[in-house]
Amino acid sequence: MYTDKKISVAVIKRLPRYYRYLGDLLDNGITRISSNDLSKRMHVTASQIRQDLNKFGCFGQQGYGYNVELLYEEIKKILGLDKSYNLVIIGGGNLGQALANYGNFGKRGFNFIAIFDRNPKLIGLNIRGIEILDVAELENFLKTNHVDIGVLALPKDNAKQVAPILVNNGVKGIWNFSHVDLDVPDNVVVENVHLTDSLMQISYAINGDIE
Amino acid sequence: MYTDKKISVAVIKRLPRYYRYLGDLLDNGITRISSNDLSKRMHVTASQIRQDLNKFGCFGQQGYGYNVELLYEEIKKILGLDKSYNLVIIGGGNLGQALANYGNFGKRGFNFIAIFDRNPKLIGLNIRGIEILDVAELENFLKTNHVDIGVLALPKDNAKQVAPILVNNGVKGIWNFSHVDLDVPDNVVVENVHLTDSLMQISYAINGDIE
DNA sequence: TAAAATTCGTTATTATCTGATAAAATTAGT
DNA sequence: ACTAATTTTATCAGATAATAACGAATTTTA
Repeated sequence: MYTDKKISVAVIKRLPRYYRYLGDLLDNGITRISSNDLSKRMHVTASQIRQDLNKFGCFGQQGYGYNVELLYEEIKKILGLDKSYNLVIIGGGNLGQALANYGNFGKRGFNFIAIFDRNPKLIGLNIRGIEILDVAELENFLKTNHVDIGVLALPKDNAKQVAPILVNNGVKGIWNFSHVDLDVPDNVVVENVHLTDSLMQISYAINGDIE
Repeated sequence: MYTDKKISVAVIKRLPRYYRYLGDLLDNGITRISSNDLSKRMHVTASQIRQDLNKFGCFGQQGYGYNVELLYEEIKKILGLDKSYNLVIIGGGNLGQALANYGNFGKRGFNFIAIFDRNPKLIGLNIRGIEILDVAELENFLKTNHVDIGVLALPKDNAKQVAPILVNNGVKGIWNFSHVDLDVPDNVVVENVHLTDSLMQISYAINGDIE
């Protein structure tokens, strides 16, 4: 039986990967899978898979394994992917436009409904049917539209200014591409994507192997 | 005294953040800092800072703390940021172009020297002085140019095809934006940036707080 | 139908990571 | 020069996470 105790971040970070592999299995018409079989595909221990999944419920069956479709749907629910979300991008530069242009987020239920920038040359530009608006209108937009997640794709100083506006107007999640740590209340989630940091990890590893 | 034992990934992941904070201190003209002071700024424990840094050497001084500039330079060296790297981007779509356009990587020594795509409409396009080349030329390019890091910004099936070409031609690091796990030899580093995964973590957290 | 093989859920063990503390070294004030 | 305050280094204890082991339930096979 599973308990309701706190789930660690490490487990949560693994869920999307399980979800992806299960999706691939579904695509290949595989209807059942054992933790052992899955562990070989994913290069993790079977024990970890069983323990991770067991945190959320007893989805498997002894002697059988896991029903792929059932497990896929369960993880989808756990991750909140059975719902859809409205996102606004702040920063209409290269990255902001690239994110808006990438169609796969929409397929998963993450819908970009607006982009904001302060650069007059960008304002009015149309990205995938979404017009870039003046960032001065952001607060008003948040008050009149339901926005779940704010995407910060702008220089760090600006990101620090914009974050409170998002937080104070009901945004519950921030996807932060700016190279700065944001200080927000506990009930707001910040997910950092510090691209420079991950590049640095590569350079560390490259050199470490050589030495 | 510090030992040469294996450094854990958890520590490495924290280094870029230390580096960033030290850079900010330098910019503000702060020349010395204690682990205690830094811990308050970074919202981590002083103990962790000291232990992390101590893995690489004794950079601090009892009664004084750490010399900001010295520590900054040390971490720079540890991360391999005192060298520069040549990168090629495979995938000239929105993301590939956005990465190439973002100037800050170059400042850190990460130089994009080529972009490849198989789409004839993109080939020949000029991004920040770098022409998009036909991906068919990739292998030849790798043989005649020194490339440290390959950036995969293309659909997952294509990424799986391209990865071996990079590996077999001396590329030591792969920055993988494709939503797939790559199978490469141990001496090649893969750093995954699975954007969808991090979005899913936000949706999980948003819902968790509500329930 | 019954025995053998699977495979999960759970408990136990091991490993790792984090936080706290004592000892040593340095600085700063008097 | 001497003392008090500071702060690192090194060590140790506690917490957390990952792996392994095992009993119970189910399926498969003969």
